[in-house]
Amino acid sequence: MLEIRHLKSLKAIAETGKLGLAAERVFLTQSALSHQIRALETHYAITLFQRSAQGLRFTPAGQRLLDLANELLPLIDKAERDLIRLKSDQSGELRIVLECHTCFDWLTPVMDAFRRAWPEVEIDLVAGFHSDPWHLLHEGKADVVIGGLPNALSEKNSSLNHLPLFKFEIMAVLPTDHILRNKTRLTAQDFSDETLITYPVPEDRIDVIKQVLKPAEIQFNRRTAELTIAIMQLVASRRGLAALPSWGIQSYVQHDYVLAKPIGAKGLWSELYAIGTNEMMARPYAKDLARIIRDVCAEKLQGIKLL
Amino acid sequence: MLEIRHLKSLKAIAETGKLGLAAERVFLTQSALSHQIRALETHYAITLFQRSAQGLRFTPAGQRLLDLANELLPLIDKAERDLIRLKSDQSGELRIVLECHTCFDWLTPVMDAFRRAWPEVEIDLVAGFHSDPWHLLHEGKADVVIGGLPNALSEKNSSLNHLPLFKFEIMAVLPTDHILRNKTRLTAQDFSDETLITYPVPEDRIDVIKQVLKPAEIQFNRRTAELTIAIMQLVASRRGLAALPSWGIQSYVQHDYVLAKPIGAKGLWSELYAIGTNEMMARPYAKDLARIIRDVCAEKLQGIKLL
DNA sequence: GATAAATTTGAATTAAATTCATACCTAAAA
DNA sequence: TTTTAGGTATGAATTTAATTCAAATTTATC
Repeated sequence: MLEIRHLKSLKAIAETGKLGLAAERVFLTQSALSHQIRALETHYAITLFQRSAQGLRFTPAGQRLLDLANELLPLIDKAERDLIRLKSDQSGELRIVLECHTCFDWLTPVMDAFRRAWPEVEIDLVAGFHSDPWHLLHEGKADVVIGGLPNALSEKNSSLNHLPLFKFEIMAVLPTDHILRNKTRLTAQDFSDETLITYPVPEDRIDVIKQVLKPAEIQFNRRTAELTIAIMQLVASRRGLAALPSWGIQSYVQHDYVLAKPIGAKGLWSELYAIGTNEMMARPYAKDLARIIRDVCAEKLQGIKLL
Repeated sequence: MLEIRHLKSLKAIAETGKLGLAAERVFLTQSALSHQIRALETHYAITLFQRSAQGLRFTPAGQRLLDLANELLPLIDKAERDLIRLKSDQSGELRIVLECHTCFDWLTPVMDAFRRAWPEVEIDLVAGFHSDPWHLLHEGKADVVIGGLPNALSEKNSSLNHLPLFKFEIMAVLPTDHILRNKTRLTAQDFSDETLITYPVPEDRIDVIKQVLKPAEIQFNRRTAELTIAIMQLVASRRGLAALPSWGIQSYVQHDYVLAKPIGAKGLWSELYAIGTNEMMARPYAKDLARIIRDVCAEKLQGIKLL
């Protein structure tokens, strides 16, 4: 009766807190998940969740099954990787380039998990800043870029392949006493004559400029800082605004150090992919890197949507 | 894709060595199991078994999934027991009487497993020999009898309930140099004027006498011994024949200490149940005792059939 | 009281697992 | 050899189970 699919659903519910979001994550409708967990509850004749308009809360029984899921699912992953390994000896190297600065936040746990899963693969970060990271793939200086899709990839002649990771919202960050502190969301105009604090990368690599400010022809100043914490300090001390991934600023917002607001009517969303040559992306361990990123980020980062 | 049901199937295949027998154990047809494992092999694109006319042999990949099964299934059992426990505090006692002498062989691991699963239940063996063990249930001196069904249980007015365990074959045991050593199977007549060596229990509790020798009105002598090893020694030194469960004598047969032959055309089969009052058998831990016996015996005893 | 954001429900649908009936394979016995 | 027994494989039909669809409900909030 209990199946692994149920355990995966439980994990997704735990990570999202909501049936609807969890359903997306396991590629089902919200209704299907509702039926699924109801069937479990009926089978064991015990309540697994407290339902409310805010989502689901695990009861002790639900928690017990969730514990089981957290115990079993990693073992299953490990076994499945071993099966791949049994098919042929898998070894190689994997040099990663990050397009986006903030991604360092979660890359460490990802690399730890990867090393555990593929001890025979040498995984490394390509150091330094690169204006065109995708180019490194063709030059043979890197194996995987983690970032958005390069324009070249849309062309058919490209020899690059990509695996979807997740999308996330880029939020405007402002000081707690900013004039606009009571607005629900910011528009392009709200940035007029403000100072935008960014990482030190070219304008065409900063989504809020490329997709919001440039199209609306907004005048603004710019100032850079290397580290997220430095950007936060500048914003908090009213030197300007920033636009950063929601998960990168979460802890600062929670402690009321700064405010975060969606940008534009639908919010500003950015997509992340693992990109590499066709040859590289066909390898099991490259596919698995994408999988590990999705898994780790789904667990650690709030508010992302898996692609 | 991989589901717990697959792991249960793998375990059954490992225990039986044959698809057909494994299928019975998981309540499927042989065809269903064949489809099931074929689907797994297709999914992982790897061979899990070497097929032959003797059954299935695990490949390294199959073995890896079997290892996973052996790792996961006990954890699942534990979680499911915890769910039962969460529904209401479960405690009590469970005094077991064995109808059959040989059952001591597997009762120790069963009781160990039970104590691990239900630490708050006091499980005990009722000592001594009892001519009518089922009577102890009504007297409140025992909670569960492990043995055959008493005649009284077929009557409707009985307040006893029973849970099926397994059936097993009772084999004739003879010295390696016995005249009949080349027969494939023994008949009632073959026991004529032989000495039958048994445990010291009444004739009507010995299946081979009750079901084979008495109906055929065979004349035979009888001699008793307390321990299986003693019976084996007597048989090996040509003092007589015995009739014992196939699993009880397996190691002696393997070492060519004695010979074992089926009795009668279809063999002599005996069924084992866990019997207790309705009230007792409704308790989760009593049901679970039956389950644990089935599990442990399915794993440890060759040639049994779960009921 | 309307609205929004959740979950639930039951019937209809779709997909998946299982069975049935038979074919196939292989080792051992006649 | 040929046959038989004991095993597995296969494909179509069937059954069962999971999933979706389209409301209905619930509950907090403005």
